[in-house]
Amino acid sequence: MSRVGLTPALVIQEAARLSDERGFDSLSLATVATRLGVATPSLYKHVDGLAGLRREVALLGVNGIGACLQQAAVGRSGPDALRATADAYRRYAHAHPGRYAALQQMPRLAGAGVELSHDPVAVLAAVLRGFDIPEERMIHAIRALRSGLHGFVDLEMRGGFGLPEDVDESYALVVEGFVRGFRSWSASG
Amino acid sequence: MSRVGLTPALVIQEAARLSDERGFDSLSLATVATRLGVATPSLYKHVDGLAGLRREVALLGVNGIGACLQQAAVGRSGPDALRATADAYRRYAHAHPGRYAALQQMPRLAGAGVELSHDPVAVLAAVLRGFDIPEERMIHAIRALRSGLHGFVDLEMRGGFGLPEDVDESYALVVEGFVRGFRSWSASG
DNA sequence: ACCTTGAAGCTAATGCCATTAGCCAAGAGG
DNA sequence: CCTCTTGGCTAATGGCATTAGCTTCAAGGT
Repeated sequence: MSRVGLTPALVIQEAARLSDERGFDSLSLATVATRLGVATPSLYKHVDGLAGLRREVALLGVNGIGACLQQAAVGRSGPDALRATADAYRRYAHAHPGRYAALQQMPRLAGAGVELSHDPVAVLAAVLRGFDIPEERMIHAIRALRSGLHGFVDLEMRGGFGLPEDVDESYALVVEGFVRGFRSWSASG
Repeated sequence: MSRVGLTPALVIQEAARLSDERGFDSLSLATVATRLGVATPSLYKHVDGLAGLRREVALLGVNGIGACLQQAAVGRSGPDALRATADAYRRYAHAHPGRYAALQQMPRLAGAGVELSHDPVAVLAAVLRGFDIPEERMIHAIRALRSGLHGFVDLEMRGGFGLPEDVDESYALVVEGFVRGFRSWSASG
C-alpha cells in the first residue's frame, strides 16, 4: 500500500480521541488501526503495543489537564484561583473523559522518569500556597483537594449521582467548602 | 468428570477473591474456572458470562461495604458516626480492593431493579441526618461526602499519593474537614 | 431395582484481539 | 539509476469469551 504517513503523534492523538468517544477501556489497537486506515500490526512501528499506547494517552491527559489548570490559575490567587482551577479541572474531565480516565493510572507507571511539561498537582500546590497554610499541613491540603475534585468528577462521570440536576451547584458547594476549610487552616486564621 | 458441585454463589465468591488479589480488571472467566478446577464454559451454567460475573461482584461489593458502614454507624451519631463510617469506608476498600473497584461501575447497570440489602449511600445519608442540615442541602452534602471519601480512597489505592507515610493523618484531616464543614451547614449553626 | 429426565460439566468450534516474524515496496540520498 | 532505510503489509500464534451440542450423573417416580 502507499505510505499513509503515520507518526507516533498521529496514532496517539487518534487513540485519545477514541478514548474520549467510547471510553478508555474500549481503546484497542484494532480500532485505532481501522480508523487510521491501516492494519493493526503497522501501529507497532510507532507505538509500543497496547500498553505503550495507553501510557501515551495517559501522558497526554496529564499534560493536557495540567495546562488547563495552569491557564485557569494564571493571574488569580487565593479563593479566586481555587475556584477557577477547580472549574477547569471538572471541565477538562468532561471534555476529555477518556484522557481523564487514562490519567488515573499514571502513578503505576511513573517510575520511568516521565517528563511532565505541565504537572497538574504542582498547579494545585501553587494555588494552595495562596492560603497561608502551615508547611506541615500542605501535603494534607493537597491530598484533600485532589481527593475532593477527583472523587466528585469520577462519581459524576460514572453516573454515580442519581439526578443530573443541581450537579453544578453541588460542585460549587464542594469548592466553597474547600475555600472555607483552607481559610480555617491558614496560620493567620 | 464427576460433579464438582458449583453454585452461582461459589463462582461469584471465587471471582471476588480473585478481583481482590489481582485487580478487578484482570478478572477473567478462564482464571476463575481454573481456580475452581473446571473448564471455562462450565461457568455459563451458573453465571451470565463475564459481564454477568462482573455485575455480581459489583453487587457483592455494594452490599458488603453497605453492611460495613451500617455496622460502623450503629449506636453513634453526629461527628462520631461520621468518623466511624468514614473509617469503615476506607477500611473496606483496603480489605477488598477488587470489590471496591467493581462497585464503581454499579450505576451503569443499576436500571435492572437490583435489590440492595445494604445501601451504602443510605447509610451516609442517615449519618448526615445527625448534622441538622437543611433539607435542600442534603443532596449536596451527600454528594460532597461521597466525593471526598471515594476520591481519597481511589487515589490512595492507585498509588496517587507519593509518600506512603502520613496517609492516615491526611484522611483524618479530610474527615475532620467534613465534620467542621457540615457543622457550619447546619440550620442552627 | 429400573427408567426417565433435567441439569452439570465436558469438548469442539468460532471469532476477536494482541503480538511476533518476516516480506515488500516507496521514497530519499548518492 | 542504484541503494538502503523504513513504513506498511500478510501470515501465524496464542489467549480469551462465547455458543453449540454431547454425555453422564443423580434424583424421583413407578
